Amino acid sequence: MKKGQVTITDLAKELNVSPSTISRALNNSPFISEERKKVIMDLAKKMNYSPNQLALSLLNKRTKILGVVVPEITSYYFSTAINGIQDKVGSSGYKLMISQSNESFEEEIRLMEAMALVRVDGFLISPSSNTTTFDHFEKIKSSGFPLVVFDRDCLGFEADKVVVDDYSGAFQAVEYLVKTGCKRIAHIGGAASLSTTQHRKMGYLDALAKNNVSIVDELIINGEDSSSESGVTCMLSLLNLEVIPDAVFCYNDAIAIGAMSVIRERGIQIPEEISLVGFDDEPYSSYFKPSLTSVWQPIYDLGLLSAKILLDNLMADNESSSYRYEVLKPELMIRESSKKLPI
Amino acid sequence: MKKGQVTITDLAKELNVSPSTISRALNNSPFISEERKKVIMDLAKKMNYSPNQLALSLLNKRTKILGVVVPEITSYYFSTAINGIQDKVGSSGYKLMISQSNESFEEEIRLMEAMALVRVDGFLISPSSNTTTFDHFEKIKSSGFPLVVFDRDCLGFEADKVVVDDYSGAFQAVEYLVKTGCKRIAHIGGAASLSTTQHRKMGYLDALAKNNVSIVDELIINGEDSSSESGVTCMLSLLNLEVIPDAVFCYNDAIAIGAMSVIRERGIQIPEEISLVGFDDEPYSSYFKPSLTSVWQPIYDLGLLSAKILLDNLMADNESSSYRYEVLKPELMIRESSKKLPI
DNA sequence: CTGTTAGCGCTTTCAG
DNA sequence: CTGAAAGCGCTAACAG
Repeated sequence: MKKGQVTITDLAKELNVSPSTISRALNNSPFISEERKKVIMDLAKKMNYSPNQLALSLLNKRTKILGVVVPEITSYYFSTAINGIQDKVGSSGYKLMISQSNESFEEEIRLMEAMALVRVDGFLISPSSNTTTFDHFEKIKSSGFPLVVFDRDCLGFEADKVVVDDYSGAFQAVEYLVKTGCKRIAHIGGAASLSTTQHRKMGYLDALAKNNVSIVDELIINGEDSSSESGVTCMLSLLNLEVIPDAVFCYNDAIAIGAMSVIRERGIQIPEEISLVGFDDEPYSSYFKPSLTSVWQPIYDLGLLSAKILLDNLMADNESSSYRYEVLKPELMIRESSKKLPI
Repeated sequence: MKKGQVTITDLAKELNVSPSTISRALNNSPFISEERKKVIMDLAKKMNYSPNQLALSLLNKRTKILGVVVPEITSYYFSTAINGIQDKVGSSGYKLMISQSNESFEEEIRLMEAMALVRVDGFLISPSSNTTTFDHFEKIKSSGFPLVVFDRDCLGFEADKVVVDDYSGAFQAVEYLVKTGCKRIAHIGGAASLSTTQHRKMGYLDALAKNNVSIVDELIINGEDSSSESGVTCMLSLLNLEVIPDAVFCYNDAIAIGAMSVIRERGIQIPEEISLVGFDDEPYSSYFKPSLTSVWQPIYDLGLLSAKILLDNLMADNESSSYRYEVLKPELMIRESSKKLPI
């Protein structure tokens, strides 16, 4: 920030009036003569005056900045959520301070503390996969910051939350696989601590159970993380089984893509021999060969709604008694990597 | 921001000392007795005091916030650059205010003005594809904000800049195609106004010229944008030519992926009948079938270096006379979608 | 209609 | 060593 910024007192001196008069003109208060207002406005423009938000924030105790913390920004998933957030807040004059925790619990704390110091007006948080205690959230909350948790749930922590119904998405996907005749359906999971990992696995298990397909332990693998590399590794071990699966439901598209490359290399046909289903419906997924069946998530809307709830809280500054818990519905996008339903 | 934040005066009242004493203790000034300091520090911790950065910023004329504007956040490319930026500034205590212009010139102006009001300490800008005049940059600069332009060059605007040598990347790629025996090499371009589009096309043209391959107008197509959809459309029209190309150099991977799907659908072999090369080397590109030959860009480093330059400017507050112009080198990643070099 | 005063939270002279 | 006072840029209450 440059020292030479024109201030309200500069204008005041220039015109030999008091700063308050300038202030009134600038905020077009009714208690000022039209001619004076005009003179002042003209001078302000001429001298390239712009109000110092810092001073205003100090006065109003409101920065109009929202703090956003996501695990990683370099993913289609979270960047799309941010997109939704930005589209929502943009029109209301709020700015975003965005940071990524890189899935680190300590970094998440550090970032949130830094944002609290800057006095952001509120927080939009998607917790890191290593966040299992929520003292830092509690602390932020009890300091009076409104806080909305999105995408990843925090069991045991009370707050406004917006999540996707992972369970339902997984259930749909796996039930579809069953209906298309698959009997040995494997699952490659994501990072163990994530609520999404758990919910998707639950959906998988319940879909099998409900459809009387036996649950086979060796067909369930938990990846290290949610990367394509993990997909490669896990798929390799699935293909080393005595009897290989006839379908694989993957935690996400990245894993599915890794798995697909391994399956293809072995000369195994998709979906004839193995059906493959991902999760997230990333933009490229439909361009793969075969195109990937995947569970689409309303992730843009997730961001939008989270931001809306935060803004609502900010407007209605009364402490609302209950928290909102919004669950958005995902949708199965059927493509070539899975078989067609029998007629 | 909650009203109830503990301030330095609260502490002062509590202990019946003056605010300045508290301030001195908190900043461990030498002019204060150890015992007092300890008492104050303890109370501060107990009352959960945290300094108000707003007040400090107002005083120091420094917010320790950097403004970042990118065309879109939902792309692997820019989010990786932001990644680099954040990794660089994180350790230095700077925070990032990030916004996307959505390739809109007006939005870019709006965002930068908003950030200027917040008094960010400096700007990191990658201009939108519709930004062809730079008055807003000049204005920001002349208001005293340091500014670094990255990834997309602005001809006619002087500032610190960090870009990738698109020309060289394109040249490498196309020369490689020539050397592997391709003779009818097509090019699908990106958004016309972008410096990167122009530079990549130049590289393409010069590589052809230098290697005595004739330049055929009908083989050069400018896409509407840089999406896979555009790749589909453009590739379709290339395949409608009397004589189809034996290679396609695409502006980016997204276009190449779209093109690939069309080529495959027609039953044309890649790379035997048509070689395909992209640009950006997105993470999925190596998982496509065939895996995509692409020009890798040091985009993370681009972010890192841009941030470094901005921070350098911020440290050395003297107006340095000359601007830095850094050009990073891309690298061709050869995969299955292009032929092997003859031995 | 306009100027004076006070104060947001903090640091930094300047006097003790 | 410590307190009082001034000021960062701005607004709002209070006198005119």
